[in-house]
Amino acid sequence: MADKYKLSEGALAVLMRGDKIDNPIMQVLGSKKLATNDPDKERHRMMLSDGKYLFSFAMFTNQISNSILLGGDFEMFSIIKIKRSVTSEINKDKSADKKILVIMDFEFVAKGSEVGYKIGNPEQLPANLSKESTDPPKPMQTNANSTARMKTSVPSISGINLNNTMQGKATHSISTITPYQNKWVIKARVTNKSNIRTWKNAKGEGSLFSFDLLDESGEIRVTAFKESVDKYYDIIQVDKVYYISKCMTKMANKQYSSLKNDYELTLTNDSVVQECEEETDIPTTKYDFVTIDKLANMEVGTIVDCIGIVKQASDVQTFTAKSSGRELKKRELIIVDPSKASVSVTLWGDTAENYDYTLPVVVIKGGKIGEFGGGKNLAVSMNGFLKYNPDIPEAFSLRGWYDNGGCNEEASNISARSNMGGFQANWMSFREVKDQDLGNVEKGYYYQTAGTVILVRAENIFYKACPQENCNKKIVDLENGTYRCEKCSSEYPNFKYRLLGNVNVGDWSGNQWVSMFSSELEILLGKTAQEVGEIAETDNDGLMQITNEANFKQYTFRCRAKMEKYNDEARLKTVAIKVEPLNYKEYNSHLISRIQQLAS
DNA sequence: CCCCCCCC
Repeated sequence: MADKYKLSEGALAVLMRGDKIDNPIMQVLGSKKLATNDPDKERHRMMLSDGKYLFSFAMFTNQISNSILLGGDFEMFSIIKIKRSVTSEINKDKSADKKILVIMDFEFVAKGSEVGYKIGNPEQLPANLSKESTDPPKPMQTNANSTARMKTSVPSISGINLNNTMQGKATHSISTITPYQNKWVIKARVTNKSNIRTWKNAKGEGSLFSFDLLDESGEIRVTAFKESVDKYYDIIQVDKVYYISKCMTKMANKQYSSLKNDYELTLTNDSVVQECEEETDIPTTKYDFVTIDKLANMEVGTIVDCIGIVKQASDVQTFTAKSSGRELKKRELIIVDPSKASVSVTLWGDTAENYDYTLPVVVIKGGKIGEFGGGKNLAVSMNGFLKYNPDIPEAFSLRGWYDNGGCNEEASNISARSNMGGFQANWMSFREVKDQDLGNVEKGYYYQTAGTVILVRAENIFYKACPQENCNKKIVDLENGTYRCEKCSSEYPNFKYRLLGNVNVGDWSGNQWVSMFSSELEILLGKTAQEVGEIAETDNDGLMQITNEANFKQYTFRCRAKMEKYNDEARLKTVAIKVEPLNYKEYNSHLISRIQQLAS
């Protein structure tokens, strides 16, 4: 019975010395709720046992505390496997060298009620954590990866003179940075650097810039405010590697950053930044390139990396955004790649202004897929960046392809506006098309809307048409058993029924009379034109029944709207060129992006 | 402590 649960004897000593140990197993021997006024910040201090030692200052991070409280799982004698933890010094009172253990990730090995007793006879963990006095009798497994390098650096960090001896020193991985432990030095490459921005709001004003750091373990954003901007803006350069320490750590707002890290750093007066001038193994930006042809079938809003040759570049255009009144600057590139597809890339702001024509290979990191008029495009926005002729194999091979004939290959432009029938068109509403006078263009305006059939006008819903397959001209009944088609200049013994009618369709914005032909009315009525025609000729009640049954069903209506003159009066004529079942997934993603636009 | 990420 006593052997059923095996604790990692001596592991507490290893952890509290600042060293790493893989997934130690501990028993919880007590907990105490910490005083707080804020129920959201409720935390518990716990006593842990590794079977050999006891330690009374262990805590869970807020998120874990909350989930335990909500789940009601937490019990005395529980056995847990600690998957991720850090030690932290409580420095408020400099004389008290008190350390706590913050548990960031764990899993239950056994619940307290199943265990029901204290395992072993653990003693208080001694204050002196020298290796000899505390090491477990059996060798403990340590991490073999980069975190193992932290072993020597943790206890010695405070003694390092960052100004001249950082070279070659062991450093921490970005992935180990948390708000609970501030004594780290990271060595990381700058992959992206913003311009200096200024702000002014109710709380004050100031300037800031930010940059992104990368090492083999992960990435993190660093922001500098005000004085730090002057101090660091010129020092920080993209692609260079720096030793950085003593920053403030805070939660990252995922809304504004796509970096894979829960935290962000802020440079303070105490921060130390030193360029690493030696050769390093710190990785350079990783790209996950998507070929241009693939972009055509990817969802709007997806963030991708792309590499291509610039075939065309527009001048910078300046205009005022209708929605915000903000002055915007943009430039459009068209890039191609060996997938024989080209895409329009929109550069905004400074990226647009600073674009360099002379360099043909561009890499887009973190481009956002957009859509216009049925074609896809890429936008390089705040979180992404553009790079010219980067020193990566993909760039050389692309250049090779282009110079060896690729420049002459025809590429299909996935940004081409294709909002004709059968292709994806812009989502619009009847009301917006009217209010924005979108039909006032020569070719008509193509759009789609999710609509509900309100009324199918039954009068004159059919006509007798030329029986020729590709001729739908109304025939003239010669009343002698033959029918004449003026268009074909022929007479036939037969005819075919065709449908042509007006349907009142409602969408969220209002309703609209929409003209439809056979192919669309057949879908709405669930009958062929021939069936409808035959019923309509003999059985008016039957026709009414068919048209009534079409009501209140929902479809995607692809429409063409065009202003036309009727007796000197301008009227918006709307024709449905395609009716199909509403694709809820696609429509929802449109609605979500629309809500996001409204919310921002 | 910012947080605009857009246009036809």
